[in-house]
Amino acid sequence: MEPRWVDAWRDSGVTRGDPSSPHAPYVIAVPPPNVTGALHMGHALNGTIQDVLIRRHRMAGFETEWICGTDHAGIATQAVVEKELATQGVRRADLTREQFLERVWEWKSEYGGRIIEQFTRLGCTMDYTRERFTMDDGYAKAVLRVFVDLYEKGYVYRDTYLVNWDPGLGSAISDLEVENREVTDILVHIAYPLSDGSGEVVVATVRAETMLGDTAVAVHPDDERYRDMVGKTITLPLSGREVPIIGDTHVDPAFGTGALKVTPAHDPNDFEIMRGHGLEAIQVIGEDGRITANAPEAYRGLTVAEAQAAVVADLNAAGLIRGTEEYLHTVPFSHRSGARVEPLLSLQWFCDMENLAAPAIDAVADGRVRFTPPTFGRVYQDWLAEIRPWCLSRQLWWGHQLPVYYRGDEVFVGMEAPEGEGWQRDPDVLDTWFSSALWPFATLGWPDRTPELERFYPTSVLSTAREIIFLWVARMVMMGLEYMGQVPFTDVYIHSVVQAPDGRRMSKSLGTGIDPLEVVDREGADALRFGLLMITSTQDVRFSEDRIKQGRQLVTKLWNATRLVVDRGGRAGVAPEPTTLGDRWIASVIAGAIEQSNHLVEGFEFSQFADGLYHLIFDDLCDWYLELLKADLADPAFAGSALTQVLALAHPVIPFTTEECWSRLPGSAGLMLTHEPAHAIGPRDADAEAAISALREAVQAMRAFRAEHGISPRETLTVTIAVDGQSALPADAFAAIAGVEVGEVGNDALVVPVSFGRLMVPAPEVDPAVERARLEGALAGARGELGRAEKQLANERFTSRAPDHLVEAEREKARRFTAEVEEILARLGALG
RNA sequence: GGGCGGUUAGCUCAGCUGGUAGAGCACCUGCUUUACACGCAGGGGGUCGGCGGUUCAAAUCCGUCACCGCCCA
Repeated sequence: MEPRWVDAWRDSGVTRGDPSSPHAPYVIAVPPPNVTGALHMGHALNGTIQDVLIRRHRMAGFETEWICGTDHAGIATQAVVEKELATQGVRRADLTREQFLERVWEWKSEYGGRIIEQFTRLGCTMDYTRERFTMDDGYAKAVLRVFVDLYEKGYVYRDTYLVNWDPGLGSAISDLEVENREVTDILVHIAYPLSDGSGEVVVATVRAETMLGDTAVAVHPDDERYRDMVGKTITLPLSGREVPIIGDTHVDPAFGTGALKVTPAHDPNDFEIMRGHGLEAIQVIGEDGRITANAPEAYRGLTVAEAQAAVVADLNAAGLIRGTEEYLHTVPFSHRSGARVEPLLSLQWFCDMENLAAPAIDAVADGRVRFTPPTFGRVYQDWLAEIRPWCLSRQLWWGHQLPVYYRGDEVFVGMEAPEGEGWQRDPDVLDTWFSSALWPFATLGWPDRTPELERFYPTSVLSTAREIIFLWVARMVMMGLEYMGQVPFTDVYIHSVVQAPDGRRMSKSLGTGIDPLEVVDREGADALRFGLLMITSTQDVRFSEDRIKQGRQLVTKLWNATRLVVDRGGRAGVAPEPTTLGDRWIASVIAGAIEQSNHLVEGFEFSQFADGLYHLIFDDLCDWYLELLKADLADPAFAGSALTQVLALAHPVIPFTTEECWSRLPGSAGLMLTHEPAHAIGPRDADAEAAISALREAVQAMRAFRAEHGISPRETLTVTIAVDGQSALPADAFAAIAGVEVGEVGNDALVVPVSFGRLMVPAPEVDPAVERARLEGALAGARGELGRAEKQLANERFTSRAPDHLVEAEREKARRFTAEVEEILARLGALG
């Protein structure tokens, strides 16, 4: 049944937002999934959340637009295509760039629509007619234009700087693509002889081979051991260069020997020291991961590992190794290739972020962008406050090639190639995140002032995962402010990370992943959607098959409820006034549920919203209202109307089921999707709620009584109702649902206490011993309650300081349990 | 090292501005009640991580300790 509704929704046309609509817009730009990706549980949760928001707003009359599409994912896509080529025995290097890109586009046209297609199976009503891809012509133009503009503003520049070089990939990567992991290495202590022959300085390092590029030795200026050496030089073993000993307060005297070898070209800290002291940097490791010509001839061309072994061996032979020890420290690894990152001095394009970051920090500080949960706003601000220049260039073929041209020493940056002969375009491409930063407006046609852009920017909500705050959220805000002058979205909702049931990360490599589409096949999309919403929280959550099962049961229950209402003659499209008690009550409950839902969804409290629907359907609608209907105590026409509202309220969460139920209700017209939102079909009614509450209590008390005495539910009992004051208990409903006759019973009747009085039931044949035990249990309970109430009331500070209504409630309770204790004592006395 | 979050029933988790603890699953008992056994009804089960403090009253606020996560360096 699901594909049928997917088609019906798409064909309805309402998933395409109309920029000329007079209605207020409500817009979500999906965080663009990686084009090589497959739908995982995080996507499924996020898709559900966004669809709930979109459907609710669409029903409420907003002009909704859910922008969808994919990200070209430079590194991942290039890797996928290279892997595919490898199976045909082709390497990328065998092809020209143009040939390779052709293959990538072929791949994209075949597989690139997969993940968006998968979202449809979840029921997501994205605007598939406006699907965008970050490499589309129009989008690419926007990307290059921003690059050129930032260059002209002086933010983008080319510089030789220490970057995170990924040797596995052969490209620079950004700080955010680096993962620091703990590794045990061997710390080698090396003696550097002073040039004047007056002694030696011992340095400790795990990267002995980098000593070939040392340009200083640094010590703490206050370190007694080395104070006299500052200003002297040492003669670097193996290469024979003379390098200075400098004092720098960044050196930790307690670490190692307290003397630090400085290799600015291959270590971030050393690079900073270089800038502070005007040292030079000597690059001894190249982009190919081999020792460069700047090193002594013996080592040139060796890999890093080979060079390390050779250097240690040679130092050892020279008697300069002073010791080794194991050393646990954190080391950068590439998130992309898994390779150990090589900090490398490299000529790259950078973007200075400070001027872009400041307004983005303000936007959150002054509330133009609101994070939910709010704690992530601080995470965002802290990161932006310490932002560093962004390395934009990547040494890849797939991506937005830099609009930069060189001729000798000349550099030209522009949308079009420069006039004249001999210009060479920079082969590098832009970091993929550079293009996704423009997503909220480049998808709408920017830089053209399209009607879509005018109408749908800024978007309303960005719903995404925590790990995306830096990658997307912050950059989208910066770019949105810079190019649109307005924040790209007013709300950022950070959803839970869905972990495996055992609390580990869901990951393919660990074998802990659960495929959402497999769950859809097995349990249905609605069950998955409901289950995911139920587990959602402000914390990370564990995937739970039980919650999915709960969703499936909800769906089945609603389906059966619909059958009952139809059988009883319920119809859609009629909305009578509620006249019976049951109708007045369910109308009141629905009105309350709608109010509550609005409040919860506005606060992004999805699990409570789902939980409320579950209880509305199971407890209120099915357990009580439909039972009243079956007992002819509610109006079937009204039941149709009530069911319609429940379907409308639940539709955003379980769209397939609600469409199906709605379509089976006689008199229904159109799709639930295009339905008006759930609305009250009667007023809040305190009297009706009190009456049904009394009914529930009395019925439950009688059921418990039957269970206790082993009396079958089919055996009709005669019950006398004795109430305090005026009773809210509807006797007819009580009789029908509890299976009793209301009448007079004899003096030896048993008493079933309820909060508003007593129910008296003829004593069944009982074993006196069993009855005594039962009564003693009840007595202990009642005395316990009474004791607690009396203790509270005896506390003068409580009676004088607590709010009056609480004190009064306590008095009422004391009265009630006093009476109950007396009843039970009398009963025990009668038992003898 | 800095920051954030968690510790509540056997399990997974809710409990917003303080007023005698809830859900789902699991468990026990009874039901082929003509919408539903993917169901109905009844029931057992927690001194809310430890210690201190504020308050008439603390799972809830404050402090502190322990353990477990995550992020940043």
